[in-house]
Amino acid sequence: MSRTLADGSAGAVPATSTEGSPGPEVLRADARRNRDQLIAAAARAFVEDGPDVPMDQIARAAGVGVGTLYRRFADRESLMVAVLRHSLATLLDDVRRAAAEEPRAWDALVVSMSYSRELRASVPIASTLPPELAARLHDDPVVRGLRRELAEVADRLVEAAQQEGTLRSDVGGGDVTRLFSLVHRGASDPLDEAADLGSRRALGVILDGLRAAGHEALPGGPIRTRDLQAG
Amino acid sequence: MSRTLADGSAGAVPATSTEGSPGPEVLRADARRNRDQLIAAAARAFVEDGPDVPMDQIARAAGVGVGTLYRRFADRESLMVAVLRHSLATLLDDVRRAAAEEPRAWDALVVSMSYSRELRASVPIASTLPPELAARLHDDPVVRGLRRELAEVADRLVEAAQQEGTLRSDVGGGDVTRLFSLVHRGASDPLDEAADLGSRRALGVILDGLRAAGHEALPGGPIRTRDLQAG
Amino acid sequence: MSRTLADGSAGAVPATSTEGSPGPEVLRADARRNRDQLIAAAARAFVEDGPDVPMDQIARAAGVGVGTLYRRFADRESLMVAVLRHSLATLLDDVRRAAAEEPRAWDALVVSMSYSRELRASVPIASTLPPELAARLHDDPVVRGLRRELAEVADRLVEAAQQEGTLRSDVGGGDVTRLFSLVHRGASDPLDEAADLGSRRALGVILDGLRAAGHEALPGGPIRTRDLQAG
Amino acid sequence: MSRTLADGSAGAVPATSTEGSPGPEVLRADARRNRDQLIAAAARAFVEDGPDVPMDQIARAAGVGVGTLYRRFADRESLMVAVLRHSLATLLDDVRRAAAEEPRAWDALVVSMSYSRELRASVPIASTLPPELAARLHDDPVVRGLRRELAEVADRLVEAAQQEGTLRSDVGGGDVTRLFSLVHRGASDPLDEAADLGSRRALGVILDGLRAAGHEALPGGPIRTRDLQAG
DNA sequence: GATGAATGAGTGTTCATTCAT
DNA sequence: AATGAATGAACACTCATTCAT
Repeated sequence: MSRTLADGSAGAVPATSTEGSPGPEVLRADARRNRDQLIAAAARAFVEDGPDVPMDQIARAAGVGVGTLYRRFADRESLMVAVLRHSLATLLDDVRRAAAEEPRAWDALVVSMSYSRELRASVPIASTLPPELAARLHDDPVVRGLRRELAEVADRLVEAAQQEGTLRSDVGGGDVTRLFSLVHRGASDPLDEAADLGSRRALGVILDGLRAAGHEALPGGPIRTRDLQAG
Repeated sequence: MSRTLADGSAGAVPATSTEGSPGPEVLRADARRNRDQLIAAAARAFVEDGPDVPMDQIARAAGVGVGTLYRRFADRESLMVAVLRHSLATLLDDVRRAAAEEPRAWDALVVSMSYSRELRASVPIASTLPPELAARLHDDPVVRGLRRELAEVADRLVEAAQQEGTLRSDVGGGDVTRLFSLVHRGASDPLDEAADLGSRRALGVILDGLRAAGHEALPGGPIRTRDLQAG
Repeated sequence: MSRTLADGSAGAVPATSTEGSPGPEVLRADARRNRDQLIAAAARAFVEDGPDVPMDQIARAAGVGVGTLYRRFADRESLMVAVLRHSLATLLDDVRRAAAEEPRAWDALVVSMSYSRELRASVPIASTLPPELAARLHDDPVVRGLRRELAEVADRLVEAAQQEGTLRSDVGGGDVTRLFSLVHRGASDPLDEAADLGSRRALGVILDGLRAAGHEALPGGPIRTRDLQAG
Repeated sequence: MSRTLADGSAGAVPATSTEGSPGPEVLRADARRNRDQLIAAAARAFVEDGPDVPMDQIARAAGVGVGTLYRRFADRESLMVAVLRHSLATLLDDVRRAAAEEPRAWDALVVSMSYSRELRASVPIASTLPPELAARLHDDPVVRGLRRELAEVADRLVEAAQQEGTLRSDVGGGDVTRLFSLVHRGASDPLDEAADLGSRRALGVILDGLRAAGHEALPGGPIRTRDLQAG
């Protein structure tokens, strides 16, 4: 992950603003550390144990007491928002970096989708939530802002890729973003070789569907049904 | 949904076997009705309110008391298993029907993926669950059996489609199944016109990625980023 | 047990009066059988599983449905009363028989205490009950009547034994009855050799404490502490 | 009761070990107080309202919320074990004290049996329980240890009393312990004058049965049957 | 500030009792 | 009359959140 929890390089999202607290804009070093550990622990916990992990467990995983957790985040939902903000900010950074570094827009799109595999730890949160809660998280102003920025970058990349003739011309940034998020949700444990190959092949098919022309070779060979653990 | 809750047309899964009870194979008419309503209500509730919907709420939605729910299903997990079994059995029926009715294997695949949109009400359950629980559901013998059957049908369709030259030859049933389930998870409310169009376009891209050759036109026009509500 | 569940030889307690129902004084044969089986099953269940055994379980053990149980006994408490009445009536019969058959009053007392070992299956109910409930059972008119009768027999036996010079003269029927019930409560599974020997030895000590003079040999030898399973 | 809830004078049973928690051996003062009050309240409640008293009621009686009860004791059974441990430890202390203070072993036995009347509040728990549960409590390692220690002291007292010629020679520690526990179970409310006299007289008879020779006068006069409330 | 103990509302689950079949 | 399905009140237990230390 190319963005540390502490930095706020996606300028629009100064970390302290995520609290909405009017307090000092800069946390003491140890407080900052606590906060970061909490977000990281929460991200892991939400994915591994579902959105209902006991708050105590998150706190313990972060090496602090519940009290400290609650000092930082008013309640579970606030914590979720913080995790989501952080995930999106990281994703935005990664996509921007790809856009800046890759000479061809198509490659930037591919790299973004691939990078994003590393985000699976936190992005999926949104898709395992009861709709009402999901909507509330989605409505958080910072989250809205990040999505907008992400969308703009995506639109730019899509246009550029279409102009360079690598991306089919009948799709928009919205289409790409949607497929993008599908890939995220389906991402599997990268340590599980077989599952990961499956993910990469699925991504390959989708990219082929997006290309201006022709298919490319998929990694590995056809996956027989019996190779599947889960569907 | 082409399968009624009461019928067991996916022969291998007589409905009463789902209880594992050695009792009379036939429930009293009213008991049967209650059972079906409970499964239907649970499917809806799990999707709309998440896997933790109060059992009371499910019971009320089914028009019975909690006690009745618990008489039928030992606990929340048993209820989830029943819902999952029912979803998979319905899906299996639909795919088989498509295979039987469509002259071309490719069309059967497409129809299956499209039909399946209607299953979004229950299939997604599995993907919103804490991994440990998901694994437990997955291990249910009937669920295992249904997955195996589903896989066999998929393999057959894939081979047939490849022989008729419509499906790219470097994918297997496992690849198709995976994409299949991605599409499911991403499915959105079919009543939400915009979201539904998005889903169909995403499916279109994926199908294009799977075709032996060339792309086809996607429904509607490119989706601009600002057309998106959710990603 | 010398009294069948069906007979009412302790004349004062016509079986049908135990219901207090004004209905026909004689139950149909099968109804009678059901009733007896229920009382027997309940007695066993209360002892083996405590006073809170599910009513369903009692009914099943008696080979009938819960509905039938409730047709016979208005509620759990009524069933308990019925069991208690039956136990006391049986006990009364046994004591009377002993009084009639044994030439010496002392022997009648001893025999009564010993016979009573067989009652352990039902008498202990009263001692495992929350005081308030125990008091309610105790207040049942039939139970009161049986206790009174039992007391009278005990008083008679005590006086007779004192006159024949076998029982110490400074105790009354009440004292004997109390020790009597202590012995009951302590009674252990007669199939457990060791435990049963312990019970008989304890009874022996108590009898020695009651004798007009001297001790008698206890069965078996001294029980070392390590021979004990339970205290 | 001569043992405070907080002290651990029966050295082998440091109070904090009863939790089996590896945490700090010393509870915060208020936590300790809560714990003691909970055990005391539970002991009372189990006796007065049976083994099924609502946990809420116990908590309220102890002046804490249910949550606190459950923080201290994992479940009802753990609480029962704690009460049992405490009762046995207190009893052991009392017996040891009697052994140390009374010059004659016989008197130590008598005093132990009498002291123990005050334990009626908790010892009876074991005898009002469904066998399976009783067995589980009995198997608790600390409970086992306490019983063993108690047995050793009893054996020593019995031998000593036999050597001083006060206790009949054909009984062992096991016999005495059994009678002991009978007396416990039969103990009645010491505030109920009549019932208490009955208890003391019953104890007198049993002691007479245990004496090496002769009877002694019982307290009060013969109890007529009509003096009895309960048997 | 940090901690973790206390609280009590919220839910799963059981079971006594009723009642349609 | 017998059965067992349905009901819902009652209780165990968990955990978010608060607050004394």
